[in-house]
Amino acid sequence: MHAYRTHTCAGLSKDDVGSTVRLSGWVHRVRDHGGVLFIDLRDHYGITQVLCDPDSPVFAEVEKVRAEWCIRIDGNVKARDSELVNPKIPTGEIEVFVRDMEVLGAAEELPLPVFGDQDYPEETRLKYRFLDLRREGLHANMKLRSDVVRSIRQRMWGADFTEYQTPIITASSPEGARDFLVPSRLHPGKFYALPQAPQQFKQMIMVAGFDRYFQIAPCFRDEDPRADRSPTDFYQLDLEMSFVRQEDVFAAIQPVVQGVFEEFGGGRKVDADWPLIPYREALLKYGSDKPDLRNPIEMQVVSEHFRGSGFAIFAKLLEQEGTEIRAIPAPTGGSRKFCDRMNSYAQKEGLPGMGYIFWREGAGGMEAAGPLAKNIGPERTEAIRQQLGLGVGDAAFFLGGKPATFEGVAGRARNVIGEELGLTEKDQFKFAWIVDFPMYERDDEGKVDFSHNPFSMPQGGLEAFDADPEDILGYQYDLACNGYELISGAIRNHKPEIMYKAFEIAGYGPEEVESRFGGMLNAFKFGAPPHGGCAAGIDRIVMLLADEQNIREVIMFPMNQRAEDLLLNGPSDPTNEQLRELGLRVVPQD
RNA sequence: GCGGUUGUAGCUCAGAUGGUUAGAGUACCGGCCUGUCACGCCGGGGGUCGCGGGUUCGAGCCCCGUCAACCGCGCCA
Repeated sequence: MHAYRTHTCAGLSKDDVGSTVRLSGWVHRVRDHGGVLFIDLRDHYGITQVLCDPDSPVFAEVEKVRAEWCIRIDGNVKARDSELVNPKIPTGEIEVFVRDMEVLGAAEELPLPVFGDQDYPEETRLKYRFLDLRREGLHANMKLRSDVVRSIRQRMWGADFTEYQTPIITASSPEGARDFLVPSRLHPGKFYALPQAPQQFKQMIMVAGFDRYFQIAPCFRDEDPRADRSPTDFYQLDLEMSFVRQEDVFAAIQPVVQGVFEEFGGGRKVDADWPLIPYREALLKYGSDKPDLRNPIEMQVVSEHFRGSGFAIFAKLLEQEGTEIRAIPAPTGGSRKFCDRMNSYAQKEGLPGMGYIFWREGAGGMEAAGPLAKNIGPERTEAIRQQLGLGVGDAAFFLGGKPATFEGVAGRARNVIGEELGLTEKDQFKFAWIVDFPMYERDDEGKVDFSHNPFSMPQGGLEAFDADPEDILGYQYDLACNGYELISGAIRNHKPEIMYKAFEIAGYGPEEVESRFGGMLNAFKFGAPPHGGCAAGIDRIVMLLADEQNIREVIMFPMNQRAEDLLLNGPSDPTNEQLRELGLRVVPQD
């Protein structure tokens, strides 16, 4: 007989009744009735009820086991009487009478119960991740993740992509985020970097003639985390294709992503229509470049209704250059209570407030309420109502100023409004390609810099650079799904002369371009093919499929909010010996 | 770096307006129980109320500071 098991804890059925079996697993739950004692024995595959009474030679030992002990039992498979069948578990028709038991690993009092589905603090969960991972939800998420990755690989192979590995210890490739640096022992004072993405390597793979590359690649970025953003590292489905235009990349990746969502979406609707939305339109209508399209609300510009109106705040604002007033329509949101709540939401988010109008049934028919309506008068109010297509019981919120100052809050308010009013549809995935990203943006001092990574091909080729930098668009695109950015990609700039020009506009001279991107630039001088691709966030895909709000729920061993590994205690102090070898000295912080 | 929320038993939480010895569930320990599947019943141990200072006759509760965790902003595909 095998040392540990003849079956898994999901492996026994009525067909096995009468046989002698061996099971190993964890004590999920003990029910001790004195004369008879039940244990739910759990392993990766399932749960089997085993039982013991004084007829068993090991009854006294079995009475001592506690939750989460790891044990091995030998016993006889018995059928349960019909009234004792447990329909909640697949093995509920049988049970195993214990004849022998071995404690493989006892457990101390648990800092984190495995049984049950109660929530526990992150800190405890991360410190005892191995226990948390035994729990049903996390355990299932990890299995889902593995299945998703396998499915992605199969779909990519099926589409004639081939997987290649690229280096992890490599050179710094400034793409916007902060690098993780790795000191070099052989070159004291110099540093490697962990790749923020395999960006330059995959472009070289195209120059090398491999045509359709992909990789499930770890990416490293030293930036602060968010609920949907892991600090330190995360995984991407990275892909690149030669001789393609934007639509070819879309056509290649859509079946993969859509297929994965259909396969693992658990019956939730997966939208097959992926519209293309220009970046500026997305910001205008949704206040975000990763809009949640399950939410039907679309914002509109309503500046004209406020120009010269009795609402002095907006009327004055509009006299300044580059300002406008935008409305967030809120169908069914027409109550003072709701409007006030949203107004204080905007204040909490750092805006002076959010004006509103709502329409209700009055004595003489429909009437508009709210301070704004009074200030601008009935005609303008009615014109706004008609433009927004609203009626009795509806509301609209108004934000003004330079769009950049309120767009983000407007977008978040749109989310909250859609959620609170129940307008955002559940149980479905809605996708959209956000296209035509600007190549450059100006900071507060007016300095021009790349708004995304600098590898995208500007639309219009060299002539495009005659325009104002902020008006130059790139063949750069994102896939938004339910308010998350799932994919980011571009048609790359493979022409050295355009690269020099593109960098020049952002203030980088030829020497700097050559020193920072010399490797790739050099490759482009030897017959570079036009190419493009994208990268899909594996963690976020799994997060959406698992219906989780936090990315840590789909990562086996995540860091905490401060990028600390509570399980193995990273980061840690180096030894003096290590520092000496590397030629480093640590400068104490304050 | 900034803002919000939270911090009480191993774990999850309750502790109006400041008032005697800080409670419950669960876990743990002991006892009872032969059909449970969140088994049940009886008993027990377990607390620097995050930490420091202050106000007060008296602080888990009020004030100041500080630390930590999470969420968001900045940052970041």
